[in-house]
Amino acid sequence: MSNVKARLDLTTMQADLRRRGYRVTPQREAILRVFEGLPEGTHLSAEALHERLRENEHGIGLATTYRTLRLLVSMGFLRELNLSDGQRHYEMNEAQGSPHHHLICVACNRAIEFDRADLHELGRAIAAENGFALLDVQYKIYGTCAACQGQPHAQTKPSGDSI
Amino acid sequence: MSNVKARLDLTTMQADLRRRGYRVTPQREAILRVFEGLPEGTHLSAEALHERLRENEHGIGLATTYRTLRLLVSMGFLRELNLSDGQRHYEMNEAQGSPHHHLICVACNRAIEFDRADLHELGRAIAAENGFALLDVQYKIYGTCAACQGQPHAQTKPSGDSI
DNA sequence: TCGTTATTGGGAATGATTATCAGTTTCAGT
DNA sequence: ACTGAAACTGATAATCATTCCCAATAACGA
Repeated sequence: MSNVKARLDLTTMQADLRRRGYRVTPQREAILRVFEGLPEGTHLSAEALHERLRENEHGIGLATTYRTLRLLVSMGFLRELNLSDGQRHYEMNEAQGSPHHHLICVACNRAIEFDRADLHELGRAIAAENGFALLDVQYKIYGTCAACQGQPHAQTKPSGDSI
Repeated sequence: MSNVKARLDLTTMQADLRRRGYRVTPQREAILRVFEGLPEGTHLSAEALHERLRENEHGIGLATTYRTLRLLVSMGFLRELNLSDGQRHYEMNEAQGSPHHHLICVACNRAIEFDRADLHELGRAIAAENGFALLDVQYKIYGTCAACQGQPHAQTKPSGDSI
């Protein structure tokens, strides 16, 4: 319940994998290492990760890349983000802390990140109440940024007042 | 700022469309009418909507269905949900009230809905601070439900303690 | 060390969504 | 009401992310 942002380390994640009957393969390690080395707030698409793996070390198959991402998300090691461009992005899950959240412009697709520890606490509480093992909490605000509101055919606020 | 869940009515939405230079077509009206008639908490995929339109009235093209959904979301009339099955779902946006949020099991894909007006208020405030015209606020908690935690190879909590 | 069983990788397959474009319709301005 | 410019529609083709298939390989408990 500390407020520190702590990432799981590689050793812990390997142990977790084995504990659940999964195997620790060089591919899985390589992928985890890439995410460990990523600066905070950076996220990768499956394609981007695949590309990076090709450069840095072994060539890992695209199918394996997708499979592994899905596995690592289900383990709670990574979080999966849908930032309204049609592809999924992944980043380390700040398991012990509180992950950041997003304010997203639907016109230009730009995303502003912000922290709100209370949102994570709330999610933890609601998950517990419902007997869920928590994996991730995501809070997203969608709208049109100042720059995009001027465009022709751009989104401005609908006539309902208070939105 | 009332707490009432009020939907925009058809006339208002038509006026909004025209105001922004879009045209009011029978197809757009038909789609809005389908969503108006949907019970609260129900959401439709693009395919499902297309199917329903085929039955109820005119046959509307699939391309038009997709195009219109995108437009209506950008207008703030509909909200788009990604409930972690690979397709987008749509429902009326409770613009003046506070839309519901989701607790999602990543294993069985079941979603539990709940209301939290404060989450919507917070989103409104953050959007305003950043000069965004608000369209939607979504709060999602991902985890594994009680039933799915027992499965072989199922997700249990990772070794980090407090998650 | 060995055998069982999960995992990998390449390519084919899928499935949702978007692009194309000719024909049609809306609607602002007469 | 009429008309023309511009937006919209719909059928089909195309795209693109993701998953499936399956034979070959590798992890790891006994």
